[in-house]
Amino acid sequence: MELKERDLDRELETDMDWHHGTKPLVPRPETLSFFYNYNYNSPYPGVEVKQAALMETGEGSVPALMDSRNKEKKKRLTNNQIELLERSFQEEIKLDPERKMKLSRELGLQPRQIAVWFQNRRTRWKTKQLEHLYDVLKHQYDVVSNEKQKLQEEVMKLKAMLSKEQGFGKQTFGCYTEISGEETVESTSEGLTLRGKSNIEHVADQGYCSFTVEDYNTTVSLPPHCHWPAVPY
DNA sequence: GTTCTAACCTATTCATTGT
DNA sequence: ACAATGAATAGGTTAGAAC
Repeated sequence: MELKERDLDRELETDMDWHHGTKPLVPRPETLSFFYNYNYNSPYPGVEVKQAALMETGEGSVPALMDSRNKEKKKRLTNNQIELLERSFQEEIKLDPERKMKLSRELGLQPRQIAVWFQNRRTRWKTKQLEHLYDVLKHQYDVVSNEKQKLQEEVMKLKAMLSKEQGFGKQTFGCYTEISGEETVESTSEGLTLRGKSNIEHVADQGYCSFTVEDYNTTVSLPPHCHWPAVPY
C-alpha cells in the first residue's frame, strides 16, 4: 500500500516532468501543487477553463478522480480529443514530455491521461501488428503448403512413371530427376522457385507486409522486408 | 557496483457502450 | 444481461545518470 502511494507519487512527477531530468529531491513548491494532482481534485491550470467550457457544450471530459471518497466515473474521450491524439500518434508513436504538455493544454486533459492514452494506443497498435503478422505468416504457410502438396503429387506421378518403365525392363537415360532429396526437385508448377530468395521474402516483396510506421520494431522482430502497418486502430 | 529516477511495458480492473 | 471496448491502475523491467 505504501509502495503504491510512492509509485503513484512518482508517476505524478514523471508525467509532469517538472524537474527535467534532475533528481526531485527538493520539496515540491507550493505554487506548483496543481502539477501533482493529475487524478485528484486540483484542476490543471488553463485546463480548468477549457474543461468548464467543454462541459457546457456537453462534450467535456473531466479527469478521472479516483479518490475513494470523491470518486468520479470514468469518462470517454471526445471524438475531437481522440482525433487529435490519433494524429499525434501517427506522427510519432512515442510521447516526449514537451508534446505531452502541448497535447495536455490543447485537449484539456491531464498529462497523465495523455501518457495513458499513448500507452494504451501502443498496446492496441501492437496487438493489430501481431494480428497482421499472423495473417502474413498464415498466408505464407498456405502458399508453401499448397506447393508441398503439388510437389508430392508430382513425385507420385514420377514414381509411377518410373515403376512403369522399369516394368518394361528398360533403362531410361537423359531424363533423370533426383527425387530422393528435397533440394533438387524441379517443379513444373507455375512460378515455383524455392531456390535463392526464400518464400517469406517473396511474400514480403509481393506486398503482404504493407507496414508504414517505422522505427518501432524493437519489441517484435519481423522478416527483413516487413514494416508495421499504418497504425491500425 | 549500487542506487535512484524516468519511461516504458504487460496484465488487470472497472466503467461505459453497443447488442 | 452480456460482451466488447477503452481509460486507468498495479507492478515489473530497463536505461541512464549520479554517487
